[in-house]
Amino acid sequence: MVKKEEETCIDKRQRILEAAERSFGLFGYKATTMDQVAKLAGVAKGTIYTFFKNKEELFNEIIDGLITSMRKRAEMAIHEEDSFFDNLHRALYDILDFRREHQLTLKLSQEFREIGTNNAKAALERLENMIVKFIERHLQIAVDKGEIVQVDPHLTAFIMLQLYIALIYKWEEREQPLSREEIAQLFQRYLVLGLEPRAAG
Amino acid sequence: MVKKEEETCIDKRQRILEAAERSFGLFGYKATTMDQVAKLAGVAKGTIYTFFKNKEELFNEIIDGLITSMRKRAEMAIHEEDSFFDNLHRALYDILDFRREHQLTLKLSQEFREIGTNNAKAALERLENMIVKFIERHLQIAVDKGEIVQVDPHLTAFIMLQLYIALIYKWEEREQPLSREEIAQLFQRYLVLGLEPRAAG
DNA sequence: AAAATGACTATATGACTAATTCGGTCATAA
DNA sequence: TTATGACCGAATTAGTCATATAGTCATTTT
Repeated sequence: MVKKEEETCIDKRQRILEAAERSFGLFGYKATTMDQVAKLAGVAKGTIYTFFKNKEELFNEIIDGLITSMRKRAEMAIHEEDSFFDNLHRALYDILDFRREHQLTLKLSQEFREIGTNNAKAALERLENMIVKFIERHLQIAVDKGEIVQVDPHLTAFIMLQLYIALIYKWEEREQPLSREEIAQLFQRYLVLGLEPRAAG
Repeated sequence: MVKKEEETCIDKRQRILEAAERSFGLFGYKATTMDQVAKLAGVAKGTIYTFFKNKEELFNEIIDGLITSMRKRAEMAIHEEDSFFDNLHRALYDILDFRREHQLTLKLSQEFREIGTNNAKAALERLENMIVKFIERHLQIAVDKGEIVQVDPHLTAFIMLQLYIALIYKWEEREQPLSREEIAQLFQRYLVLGLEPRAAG
């Protein structure tokens, strides 16, 4: 009996989260109403407030989940036996490509661009921070292993993310999109080998 | 007599351009009124329309001038005797640093960010295009000379500009700004030498 | 008794309208 | 011939007010 009630309770919380995620993804942060979420989740509005302090915390919990799942996704792209650069390319491309088609993330980008919603901005920044931290961690490992030269991990991670964002998102605003392989080659060309000719061999 | 009239005429045109540039710089494109420009230039509003077809063309001519002067500025940073990378760093840093403190450019960035004015966006894009073209030209020369490896000049120019924008503008949104020398070293480290260790010597 | 509900409230939003401002014109003045 | 500024329709803004929204809480349901 107690168990059944708990399950119902957790299930309800989950249904609210799912309804909210769908609604935030469809309409953005601002245009999502608590009435809407309640209706979608099949609960009364007041019920939402027994699980979440307010709209903002409901939203933040959804972003927490998104960040966690994206980090997992990125970590899964790391294969012990591969080189740092192969791993990093796979992880970065995966995560950014996923992001490109992820409804909630897309909607939040649009919302921030068009009406500057602060909560949307903050969520996107948290996502970016997670990615930078992720790169940073793996950079540090690679530096320690001597796979790459000594660099500031934080700054370098920031640069790498900017480079990927430029190659994946910015470039295709005006030109033909680059394929996964092309981006890997460019990453290799620019950041790994450098533009100055190397001695042969 | 004829000469005097011509001079007055050219001077008037110039005064209008200067007044407009000041006003666009102070208030942005949208908030600048033709009445305001006329008053600042000390002419009647109708007079502006004897020199410029409309507000948009007046604005575009100012941007033409800005682009030309920035290109000149960049070209002046190129010294025949220096290496490609020294030259490019000097030119890019100069032009972006100038841009950072240039009232009109700043105002247009702000205006586009805050209210999305299309003319402001277009002007900033023209500026960016000029910079990419500039880098592209000098990249091609460096490739021909064998100073750097064979790369697609357009894509590489785009990447270089993005890298500089990230290092100069984006980085300092959240961290301590980087000095001119630091940026030169980073440019060298990331793009010139690459992160993969090179054989000593 | 505990959990869920939805009517309720204070505030925020945005639709609507009136008034103003603006870009551009043109008859008139210099 | 060139310059002017009053003028015009279109666009923008300010002000108002009805509606919608986030969050609460007395009541109902389980």
